Amino acid sequence: MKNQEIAGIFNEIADLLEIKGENPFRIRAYRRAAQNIEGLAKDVAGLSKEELLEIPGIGHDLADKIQEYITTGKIKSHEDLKKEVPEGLAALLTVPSLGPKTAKLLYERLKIKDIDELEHLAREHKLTGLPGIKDKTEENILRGIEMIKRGKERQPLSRVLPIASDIVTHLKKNTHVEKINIAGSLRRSKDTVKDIDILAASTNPHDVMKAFVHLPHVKEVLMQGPTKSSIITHEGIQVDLRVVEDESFGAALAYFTGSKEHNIRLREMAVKKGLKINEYGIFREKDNKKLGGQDENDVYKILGLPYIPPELREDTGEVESALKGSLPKLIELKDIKGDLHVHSKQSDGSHTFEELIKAARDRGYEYIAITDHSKGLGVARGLSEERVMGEKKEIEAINKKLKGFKLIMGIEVDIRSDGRMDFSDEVLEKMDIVVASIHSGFRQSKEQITKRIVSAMKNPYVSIIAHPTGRLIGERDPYEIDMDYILKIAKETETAMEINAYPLRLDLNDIYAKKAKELGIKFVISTDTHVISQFDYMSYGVSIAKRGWLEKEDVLNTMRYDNLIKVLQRKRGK
DNA sequence: GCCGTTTTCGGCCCGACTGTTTTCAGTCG
Repeated sequence: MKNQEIAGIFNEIADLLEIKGENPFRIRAYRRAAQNIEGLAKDVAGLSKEELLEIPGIGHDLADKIQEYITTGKIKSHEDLKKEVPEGLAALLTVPSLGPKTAKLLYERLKIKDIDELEHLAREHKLTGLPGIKDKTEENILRGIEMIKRGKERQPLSRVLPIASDIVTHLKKNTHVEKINIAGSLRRSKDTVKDIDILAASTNPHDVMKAFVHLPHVKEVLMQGPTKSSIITHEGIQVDLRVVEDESFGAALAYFTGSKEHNIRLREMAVKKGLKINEYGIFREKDNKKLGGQDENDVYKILGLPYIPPELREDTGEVESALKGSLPKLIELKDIKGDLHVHSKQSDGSHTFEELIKAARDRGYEYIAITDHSKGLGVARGLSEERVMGEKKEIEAINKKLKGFKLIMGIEVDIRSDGRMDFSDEVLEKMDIVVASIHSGFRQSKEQITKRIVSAMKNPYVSIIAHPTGRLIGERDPYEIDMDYILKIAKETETAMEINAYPLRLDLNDIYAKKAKELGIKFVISTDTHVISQFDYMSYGVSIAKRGWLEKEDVLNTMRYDNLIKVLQRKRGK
């Protein structure tokens, strides 16, 4: 599947054009095309030109470029651009506060080609004196470089959300704050976020700003205006606060939640209908009459659209879906009836079955699956065949005493580095649920790892592939796999894909979840709980599922126990 | 570079804040 490669090239072209100071709309066209190709479930390599033209944001020119890449492995205009713009220059754009205009200036006047040179010259105060650059600009550039070096550009959702909630709690105590809400990518539940956006309604923005920049969380004030301020917390996370009047709160919430691309689509639609949308409301163009804006839904209603949930607002088809009236009815946390990936004290978990059962029942669950590690995972006290059978007997005995709750006997079987399962089929057959996953050989080739997962999916007893990319956000990159091929086999073999709700995992990610759903693949959302409090990670998994457009029907652990077991084991009959 | 319920050419979302200017360009979201 070439989609990712082509999307990457289009994004690179956009970067290069940006540095050249090209028409910004042309740049936007490349970025939009890249995003749409990346999210496409079908392989562009198999599409005719006519079919390519049906993809939003793809016209004749880009369709030709896609076909050029498929036949020749290159795009000539891209190769030419790369020769024109030195390698590394595009990296300058990653420095906050440094945009294409400045990057171009720095290259033309000082021959700066990468971030190292930039930092060196900024420290020597060699930038000062260029048109429009004085010591403040120099300071901002150095600060931007620092931020990149600390690697804090994107933080896991789970690390940022508690900080955001705490700031909101603090600001709520301010008597001038009438309403307050988290916005931005945090409200859209992206798996990682760059900063925290908060929106407040107040008739006295000045005092709210003052309170904000004096919060105990504040390490540094980046900017402070009458209605918008930015600070850096002690954790190194940027927080932007915007204040509007109550009558504009809904429009501002829509604007501040984004995504940028989604907002552009809405505003384009508005223009065509003779309307104008900004953060103050939705207006009639001819006489500037305000039609709405206090409630977020005003914006959608006046455009003739149903309300679009924040998790979908990425301009990846949600507007088209809304127009057709075919938006998904997204899964909710309350739809989850149990957790299918839980570790007990028997392997590397911390709790007994009884403790886990109580915690699960407290959360309203009807079942959980005990999926301890298999013998190959020595570090995690993986279970031998004998110990697994012992566990099974124990669980059977417990189930006899339980009413209205089921403990499901399962195993998280390790997929060995040669692709074999860590247990024989004779053992796996005795399990009610088999979750297979990779814990070793992360550095094998893409072909090898893909093959391992495929062989697990072809095993009739494997119901679920757990944390399918092995990533740990900010700590470990995903291993190389051909996910498009894996999804194809998952469909063929009726193997479910796990969305692992552990906050640093969150894989399958949203983009592949959406693709998998389009292919008709089923999912489970599981927490991989080792300690009871981790059951609460379920909400993160559900957020990712929402971003993947998943509905209750797509997720197996929304089913009642009896049906669930049948579906999990239907591979076995084949 | 895309796109069309007024358009196949001429538009393309909209505003806040900063730093450097002396009215605005650049950057960001």
